[in-house]
Amino acid sequence: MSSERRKPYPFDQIEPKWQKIWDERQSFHALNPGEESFDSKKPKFYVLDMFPYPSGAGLHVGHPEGYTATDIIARYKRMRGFNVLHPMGWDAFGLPAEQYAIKSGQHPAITTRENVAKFKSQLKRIGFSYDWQREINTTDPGYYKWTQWIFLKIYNSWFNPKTNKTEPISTYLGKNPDEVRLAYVADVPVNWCPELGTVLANEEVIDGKSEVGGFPVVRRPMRQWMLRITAFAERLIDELEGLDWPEGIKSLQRNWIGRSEGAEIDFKIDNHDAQIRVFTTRPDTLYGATYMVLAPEHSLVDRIVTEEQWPAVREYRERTARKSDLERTELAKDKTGVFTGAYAINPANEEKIPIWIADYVLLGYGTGAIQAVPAHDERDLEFARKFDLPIRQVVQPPGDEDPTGFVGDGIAINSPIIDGLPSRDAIRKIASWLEERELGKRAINYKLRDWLFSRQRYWGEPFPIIWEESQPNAQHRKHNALDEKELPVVPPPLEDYKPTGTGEPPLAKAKDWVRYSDKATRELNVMPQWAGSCWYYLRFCDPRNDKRFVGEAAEQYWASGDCPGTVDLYVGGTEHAVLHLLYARFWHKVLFDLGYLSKPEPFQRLVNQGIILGEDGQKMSKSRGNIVNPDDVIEQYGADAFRCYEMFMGPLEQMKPWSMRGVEGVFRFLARVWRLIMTENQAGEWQLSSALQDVDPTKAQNKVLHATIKKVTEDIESLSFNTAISQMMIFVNAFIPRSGTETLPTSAMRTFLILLNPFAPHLSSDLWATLKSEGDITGQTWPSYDEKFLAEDEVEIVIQVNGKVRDRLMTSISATEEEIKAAAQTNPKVAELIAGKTVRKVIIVPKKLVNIVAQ
RNA sequence: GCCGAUGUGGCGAAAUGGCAGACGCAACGGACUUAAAAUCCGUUGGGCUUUAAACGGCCCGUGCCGGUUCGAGUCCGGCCAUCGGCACCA
Repeated sequence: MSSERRKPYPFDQIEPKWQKIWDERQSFHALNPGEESFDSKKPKFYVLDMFPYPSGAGLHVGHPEGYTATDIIARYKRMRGFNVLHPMGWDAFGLPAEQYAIKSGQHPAITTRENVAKFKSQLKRIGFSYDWQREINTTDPGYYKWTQWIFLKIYNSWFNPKTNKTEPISTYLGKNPDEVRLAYVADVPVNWCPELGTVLANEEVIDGKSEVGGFPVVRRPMRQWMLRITAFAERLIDELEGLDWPEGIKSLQRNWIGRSEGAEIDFKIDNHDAQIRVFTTRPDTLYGATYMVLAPEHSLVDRIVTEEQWPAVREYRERTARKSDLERTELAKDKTGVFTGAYAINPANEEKIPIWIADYVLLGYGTGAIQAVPAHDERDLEFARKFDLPIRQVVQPPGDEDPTGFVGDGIAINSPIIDGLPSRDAIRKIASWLEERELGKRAINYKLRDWLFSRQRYWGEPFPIIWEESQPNAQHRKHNALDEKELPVVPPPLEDYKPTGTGEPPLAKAKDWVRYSDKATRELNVMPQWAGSCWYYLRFCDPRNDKRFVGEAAEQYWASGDCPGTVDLYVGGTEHAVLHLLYARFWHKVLFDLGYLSKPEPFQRLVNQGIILGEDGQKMSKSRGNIVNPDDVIEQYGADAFRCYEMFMGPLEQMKPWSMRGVEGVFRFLARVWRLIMTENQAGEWQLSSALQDVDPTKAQNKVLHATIKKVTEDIESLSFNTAISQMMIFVNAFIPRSGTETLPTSAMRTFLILLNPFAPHLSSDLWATLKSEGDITGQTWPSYDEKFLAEDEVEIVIQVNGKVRDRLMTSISATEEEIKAAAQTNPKVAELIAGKTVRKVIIVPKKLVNIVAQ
């Protein structure tokens, strides 16, 4: 008949069968407060995956790594009596669908629908226990209506520094609320990517290239929507404290936000009534400031440059403006700059110091101006040496180090006000001195920039904003928010999705749509891809609510518990460390401050799964031809083997290479589980093994069983899935009958199947049913172990002499230290080794070892 | 340069300061088979040594150097390497 090898166990039949049953019974649907048979006494557990962008390529093996981990937790927690929220959805706005639309003319909504269908069927084939009734899609008007609604909340809010909180814009008493809105329009130099025809956020630019596609990015001033995330810088750092996140991710965020403490100091400009404010972390080096530098784009430059210096300054500014970010960093080694002809007065000693412009000073950081202290700053030193500017030491290093170029803490010198003080004290004293004279003040600065929130693309959420035309000057038109009743703002149909290339958004082509009324037109930009993922975890709590972005009772229930975060466990890749994870925290805090949420943070515990490499140990890529397709693996070994292998490979968070041989090993383990319970009869049909009996487990069997319950339980709790599987392998190896007369206690097998269920749900469900067990395995209670079965009568004790293992000894569990000591010393090998020596000390570790120290 | 992670057999890995290498892969040997596959059993860190053979015995071994300790893969100090992030941030 068929030449195809018979499968060691019929996963190809049982897997689709159980997937269908779970679907029909809606086995994994989580109930919300208010729903019939909702049990308010059950504690909740919210376990979430980073939802995928449904690309045309389908799932790769990296996706199911995290998804399997969370699925194991979800199934385990259900068996432990939790009401588990374990949802899945689609982050479907974004560039690839739009790029495809440009090429094919097919509407992105169609591509998205097809890709979602593919992803969904692939996920179902792996047997994940998602509550599919809660499926969401960021491109669904019923979803992005609320993304737009949240934008309106942000637009209509401001950050009150007095309360350190977001407040409705109505509480702002200043003249122009547009100056403080959390969403505002600004004409700023932005990252413009000509290839993609759009601007990008700082976070989306890597080494001067776009994160998507790797195209060059240039600086260009444009009028754009910004979100005032910088107002939250302090809270975004401080509130990381209460979160259970990997230290690496926390420090990545702290680093990105980049808090530094120092002072702002005002320098008068000679012969002008203007002054230059600088930010420095080392006000104690003020006496060492021998020149100043302004960023080339600094607004004061126009006012202070002397006539003879103008040509050089103009030429330098033009050259800098043309440089892309990439060029600016690549040329970083070589300092460039031009003298403005103007001088500033050092407030500490009234000295006249020259003012330069140079591109190593960035407009975007601090005040865009610095006091240059070449003796104690590497960059200033390099610049001073190149342009022959004076270098004055003001910090004495503690050792005999060269003071020139010393950037650490030492003792202040050549600084009358603070001479002799250690740097830290000197900083404090000079800061007070400046404050008393109103020459400066203590200040904190952040690297974090406001979030550039608009994109010149088609496939994104339109802004719920219109522009009034009453103003004659287009530059001064006024923006207004639409009323929430007008949401969702649906993008217009377009024939041509191509970016215009000029920076004008493609939505401009839809003339009818753009025209909002006789007096107003619509905002043409769309939101960036991150918008939808900033709050999707909230929508999962109540995904079909059309009155509110999330119902109050639902939000309160799924956010309950006494930690600061809403989601209990969040698993995904590190690539979102500073993008999604920072943006989502920001939005969450805005909504929290406004009273819509019960917790200040979105994600309590974060775990990053490691990257899966190809069999060759290299990153998987098309060009290397080392991509593993999950569909192929499932076809050959089944979903359970696929799941178990992904977990058995090694620790979840570690990077690790794929191995088809490894999959086979895990597959063999599952086949052994099957054959433990099933045997093949003469006709080649599977039937219940006759070894299974309703008998009590033997002492040895009970010991292995309870050790397995203990280990698997503890390992799931600590996400050590690889060692949990090892222990289940040990269980199977111990229970395989070695002779025809051995029996298998059915009760022990049932318990084992429950332990296996989160890992291999199909196989365990099927064998559970075959054993004619009561109910569905997914509804069972997680077993607990009994210490009494783990206890032994006798233990092996290791005998060491001077720390080296020399022999082993069986002792009764109740043996006293004296007995053990005596037994060890009379041991013939020990006696031989310590002959002629003095026993100095005997260390006894109960039930483990005895160490005899002899000399 | 700064921050973070990692370094253990041929490979993936395991080990509350207490027998390094559990579990799996690969390899080798064997059983079953006409044969192969599948399955099952056994061996498997390196070196030296006893012996007819076997059992056994000894030494070395967790990136490198040092320290703490009766005892270190694990703790401390200093290096090296790899990976990831940030990087003219004043």
